Amino acid sequence: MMVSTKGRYALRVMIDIAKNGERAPVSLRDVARRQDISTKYLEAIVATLNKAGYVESFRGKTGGYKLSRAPKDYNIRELLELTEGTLAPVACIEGGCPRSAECPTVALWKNLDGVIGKYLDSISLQDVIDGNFNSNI
Amino acid sequence: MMVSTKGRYALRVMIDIAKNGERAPVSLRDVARRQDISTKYLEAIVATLNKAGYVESFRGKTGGYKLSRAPKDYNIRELLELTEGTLAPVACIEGGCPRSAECPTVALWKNLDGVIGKYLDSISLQDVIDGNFNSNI
DNA sequence: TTTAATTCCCTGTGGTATAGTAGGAATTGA
DNA sequence: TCAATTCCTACTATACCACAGGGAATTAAA
Repeated sequence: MMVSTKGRYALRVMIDIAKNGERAPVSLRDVARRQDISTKYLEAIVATLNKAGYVESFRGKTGGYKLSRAPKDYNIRELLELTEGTLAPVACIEGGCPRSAECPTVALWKNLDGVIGKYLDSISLQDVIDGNFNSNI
Repeated sequence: MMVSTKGRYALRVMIDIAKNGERAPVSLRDVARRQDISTKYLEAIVATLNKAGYVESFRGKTGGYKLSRAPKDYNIRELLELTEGTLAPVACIEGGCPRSAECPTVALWKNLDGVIGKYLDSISLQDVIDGNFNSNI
């Protein structure tokens, strides 16, 4: 599997905050309840989003998180790459395989990686919320 | 990672057999030596290819494997799906997630799955050997 | 000033998949 | 007969995933 719960939950959290955090910050407790995800696990995921500046945190009572940009200004590729580490479909195009010079499959994997990256790059958080996808499939 | 060694090695084995198995069947010992992959691990991978009829096996001395079709008649998607089980980028579009009706991300994952499938479907084993990819990226 | 709700931080943990290994039985050309 | 092969059933070590636990620090509200 290419995208684990980390990336999928991160996306759902971002959507949840986008929808519910217009005024007051959104607490993880509420996100967890709405999204049916463990609060503790969410903490770890949002910590990553916070460190990268994707969300803004507010501590103390009535604290929580807000988006730091408008939903249209996040693209899905960068969001997933942040939480997943990489979106490369195979290990051999990032580890630097010693056979890559002679291996005829490397070009295939790199092209596939390009296809995936280009698609996800073209979609914003707002698009996911609206259900508007580039259907140039 | 979406494609593990199982799928990557399967592809390399098919290419190796295509290149070296025009006349006599190709033994795993030779494939292993050329591709620098453990013979034992190859056995398990080729067993899958054999059961699916992708290769034809010849037992006994001077035995080995041959392709059962022409390289242009294999497409990469079916080959990878056979060895990997699935190419779905996320678990939630195949397990039948109970939230899928209300979850705005499901459509995204399904579209991504479509993009990946369509790309790999368009490439044959012969294309990989020749390095000819649909560069409509 | 106390209380309660929150973020923040470090650590542990069970399960599952990956990437193989090991050992041998059956087959077959030389 | 022999040697090289496919074929079959296990076994294993490692890593990653998906959390859970325990608390400290912060801050609005009572």
